[in-house]
Amino acid sequence: MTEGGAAGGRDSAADGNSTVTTGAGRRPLGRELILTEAVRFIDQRGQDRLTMRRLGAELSVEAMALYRYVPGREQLLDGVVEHVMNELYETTMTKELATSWPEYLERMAQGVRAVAIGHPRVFPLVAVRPPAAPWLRPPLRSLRWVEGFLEALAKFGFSAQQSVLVYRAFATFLLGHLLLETATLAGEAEAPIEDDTEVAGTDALSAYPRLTSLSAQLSQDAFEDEFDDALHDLIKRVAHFRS
Amino acid sequence: MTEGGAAGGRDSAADGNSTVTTGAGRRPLGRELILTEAVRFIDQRGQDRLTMRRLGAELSVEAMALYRYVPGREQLLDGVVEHVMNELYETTMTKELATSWPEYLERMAQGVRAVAIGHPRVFPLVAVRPPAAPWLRPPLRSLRWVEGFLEALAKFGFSAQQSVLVYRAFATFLLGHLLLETATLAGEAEAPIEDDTEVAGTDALSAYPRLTSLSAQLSQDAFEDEFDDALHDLIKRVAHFRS
DNA sequence: ACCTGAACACCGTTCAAGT
DNA sequence: ACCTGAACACCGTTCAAGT
Repeated sequence: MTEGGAAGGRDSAADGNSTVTTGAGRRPLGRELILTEAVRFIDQRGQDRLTMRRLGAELSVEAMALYRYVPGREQLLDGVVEHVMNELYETTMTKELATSWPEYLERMAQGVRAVAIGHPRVFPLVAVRPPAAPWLRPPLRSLRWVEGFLEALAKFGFSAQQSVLVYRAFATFLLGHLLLETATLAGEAEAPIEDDTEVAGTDALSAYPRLTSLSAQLSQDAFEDEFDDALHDLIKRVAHFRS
Repeated sequence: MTEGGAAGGRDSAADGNSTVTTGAGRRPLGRELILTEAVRFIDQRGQDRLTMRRLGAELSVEAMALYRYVPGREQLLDGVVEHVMNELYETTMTKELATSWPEYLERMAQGVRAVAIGHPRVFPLVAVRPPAAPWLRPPLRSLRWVEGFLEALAKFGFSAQQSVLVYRAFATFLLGHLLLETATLAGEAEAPIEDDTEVAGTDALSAYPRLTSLSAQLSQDAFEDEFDDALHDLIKRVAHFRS
């Protein structure tokens, strides 16, 4: 239960949420602070351990205090998703503009991947929480972001229909690749391998000769290469859409 | 709280766990029965509403009775995943054998899709629960099944390395497509649209002109066509692996 | 052998009350 | 204005006790 210790940190009050520590070592509560802490909590300990009571404790506050800023646990999780995906908006969209659509698509795909890898235990939430509208496709689930995406494609000469196809294809692509990659990353974080659970080490595989002989190749991950290869194939497919 | 009513069912006492219905109209508890009921429960009411106590009630038993057959809630959910994916094994693998690898891959992909669509609210569990081994990739997460998959590909002349690539590419493909499709299906099941939640109807879109003008095309789903198209492209890509 | 009652430690959430 | 205490209805899980 270590807390902060000597506070006294001095941060430039440039943007909104930089409201220095109070004397008691507790920053002024607020939606932003709560979401930031929730993301950190999930990054470290996983979603299922995130509890209103524990999150409150992390902020030196009773759980009930959180309800002034967040309607409930479900909306908290939605907020976490939104909060994390905002990194993408700041990163990808703020940079200097891409000069071709393949470059644009490449960059945004890599941007989403960077966010996912940065928060492997949050990404399943991004993937699985019901989006604000039924036609939004995780992980590309922010209205603002999708609007920007369609705008960019239009600028590069895509028709409306084509843009929708590209949006869908990219969402599907990113979801599949990144959910698998982040699952592996999140798994590595713990796995202090237990005893009688079915961990399926090389021992339990005896009944499956091919798995046994391939376990080496199956184990070595190549997510980055797979992602890059599949991404380039997808971009080729998109080029095909345009004809 | 309706129960069974007049029981009197007569079942052949062929295998081990068939200890005939008690007079009270309650089938003999057991892992199989519990899992079947759990799947049905999730299909109807969703995973978050599944509770040991409620599942017990559904089986006319106190929650504690379940612990004799299932170690706990987590393992129950793993059991549900396994149980559902077994449908695939029975369906796809039991049929007459495919005569070419493209046919085989096509069939198995369609088989997985059929299972996913049959249990849209279970599929997220299939996608997201940590698999038995870290190199298993949901939704293709059964050791037995993957062994069969590799065996089939070997039969069609794929090398070990190639087979691993195909396994990974298919898992990624299926995960992305089917998670998005089942999310939509599961969403349709409820959505008795609420009032002040962010449902993002055509109204809330006013700030996003492109989304507004495309809402029609975005809303009409084309999951089947997308799936089939992408599947065939994937099969082409696989053909490329073989060179 | 199989199920239940009672109990424990924990949840999310509400609301009157404190400061 | 902002937080807390106490309370409510619910969890998962354990274990001694019933039949």
